[in-house]
Amino acid sequence: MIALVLLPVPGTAGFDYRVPEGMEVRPGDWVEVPFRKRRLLGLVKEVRETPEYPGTLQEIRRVLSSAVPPRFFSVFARLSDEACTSLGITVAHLVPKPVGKRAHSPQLPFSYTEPAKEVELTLEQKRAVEAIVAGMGKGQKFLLFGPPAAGKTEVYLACAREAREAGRASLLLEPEISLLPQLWARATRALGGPPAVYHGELPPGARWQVWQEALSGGAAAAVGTRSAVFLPFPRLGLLVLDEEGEPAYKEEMAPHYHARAVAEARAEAEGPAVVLGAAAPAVETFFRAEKGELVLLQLSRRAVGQPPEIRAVPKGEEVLGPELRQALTHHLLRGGQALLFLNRIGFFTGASCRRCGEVLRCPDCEVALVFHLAEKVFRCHACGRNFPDPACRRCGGTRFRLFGAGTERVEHEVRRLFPEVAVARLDQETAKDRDRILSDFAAGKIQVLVGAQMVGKGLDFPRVTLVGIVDADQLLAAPTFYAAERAFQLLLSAGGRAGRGPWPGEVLVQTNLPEHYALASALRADYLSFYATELRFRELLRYPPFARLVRILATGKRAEAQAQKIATVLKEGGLEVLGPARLHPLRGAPRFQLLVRGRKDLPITVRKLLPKLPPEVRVEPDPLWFG
DNA sequence: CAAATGGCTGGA
DNA sequence: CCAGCCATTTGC
Repeated sequence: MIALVLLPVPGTAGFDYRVPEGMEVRPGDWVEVPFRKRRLLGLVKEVRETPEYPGTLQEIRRVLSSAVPPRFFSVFARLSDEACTSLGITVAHLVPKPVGKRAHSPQLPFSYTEPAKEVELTLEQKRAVEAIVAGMGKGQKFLLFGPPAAGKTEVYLACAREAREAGRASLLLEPEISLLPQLWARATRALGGPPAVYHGELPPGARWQVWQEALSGGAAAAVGTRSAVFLPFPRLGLLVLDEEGEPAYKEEMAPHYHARAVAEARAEAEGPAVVLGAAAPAVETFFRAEKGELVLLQLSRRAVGQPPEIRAVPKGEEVLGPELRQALTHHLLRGGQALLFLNRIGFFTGASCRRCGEVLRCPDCEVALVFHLAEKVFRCHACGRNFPDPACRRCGGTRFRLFGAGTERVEHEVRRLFPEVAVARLDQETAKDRDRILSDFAAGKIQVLVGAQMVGKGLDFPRVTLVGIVDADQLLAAPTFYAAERAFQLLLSAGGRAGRGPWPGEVLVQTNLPEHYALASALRADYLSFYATELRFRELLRYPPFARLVRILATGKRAEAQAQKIATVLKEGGLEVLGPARLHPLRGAPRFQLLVRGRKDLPITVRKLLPKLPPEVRVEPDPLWFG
């Protein structure tokens, strides 16, 4: 017998190996094989009588464990095509590898608990549940569209309960790990037992164990982040993506899959109902719902609390302008808590030479250095290098005028203005203390929490009555066609953090562009008006969903020449190419990027025109960022 | 991916 | 003339 084995190697359809007499090998097994002078783990894709490879074959050394059901290969193959990544590399990244029998006690993964709140579903929620339950087993896809706090989670959980009654598993996804404890606690209560937990930061042992449990049908439900969309439940009834518009569902590294696309591929292969939930769906998703590719289920009102009052206030020179300061005073005096958002870390976000005016930049990356007060260093946010004592590269000056505000400065500013108030900051720098900071905030030990966008999602703190967006204009300046959509999403979800309890909430947005359609419709919490305008722009400019994009990034000494050559090949192949454009270098390595625009089959066309590429060229379908 | 191969440069 | 360097090819 011959086995076709997938190995983590680019540009191949797998390698043939002989199966020794008496060895049992089935598709979906991890096996150890000799490869050159090494031994590699590979995943068996097929077992057949005769080899396709004409040369002499090596033998499989041993079979480790079954890892995926054979039906998964169609999903992986589609993904590999779409992601422009070989099937072997694709499965190597997505399927966990067996690890030695490390005893991982099945301890509870989160200590988080939630007060019981028995809620009667509203009529709308009941209708949504009925529709979704009826779609289970048929691979039906739904968009559950409703404002923040409309009770979408209650719908997911009711559906998961129904799925369990029918003997089917449920998979509930959140865009970020920080949102899992809350969902896990609610699911534990709703399902009468803890669901499994799966995400990218699990240690290899735990990851393998959870995967195996799912594969063997031992677990009935799981919560997780995007990588959990692959959990191989034998009878999957429900697959939920909460906050489906969040970019965290898109994998930034190869293979560049989108959890939403994987969920839909699984719906077609295995029949679970797929529920995409959002207050601000991706424009592409809503467009597809309008076309009838998804069933639109609408929750029209907030089930908890009242919608907050949202106001635009001018953004002046001060970090916290007079309106925001006044609102902080007002809410803190009444015992409320406040969240302040700014999507930039550090203290001062720029520095220019006092003698010649030159902006201080990283010599290796050319990006402006950011001053961090706590460590008293300038830092390059592209490569992470620290500069404790920088000098101007033009005139050698060592005194700088510092400008711009990051989260650290906002925190400092709140302390200065309200010395008696407990303030904390949650951003990449303090992320290691995330659990402690959030539980202190929940317990009321912290009154003002300053955060980068990681605080903006899903979290439910009933005592938060004020949310401040420190600089909304910066969101609109992001280098992507999708800046307006992202700004709208962030403002809406930030707004959803205010007034979840019995006290009315207020949201203040510091901006000098209050009439911009993304901000104006966010101020009215009006997704449909935002969507209508945004869709017109997307059509005029031929951006998704009216076209597909592929981003090609070349790095290194030959980046420019390589990008030029690739552009020529693609143009000769009849594709529309934008660029190459020079990006700022990274750690001294030049970078050049080009964008390709085309129709639905674009990734496959690109892969055909560029069958083999060196590792210093990255191909990314459906990019969201262009920096 | 990592090792092997093949084509080219430069040296004392 | 061959070591050393690079880019390219190969593995089953």
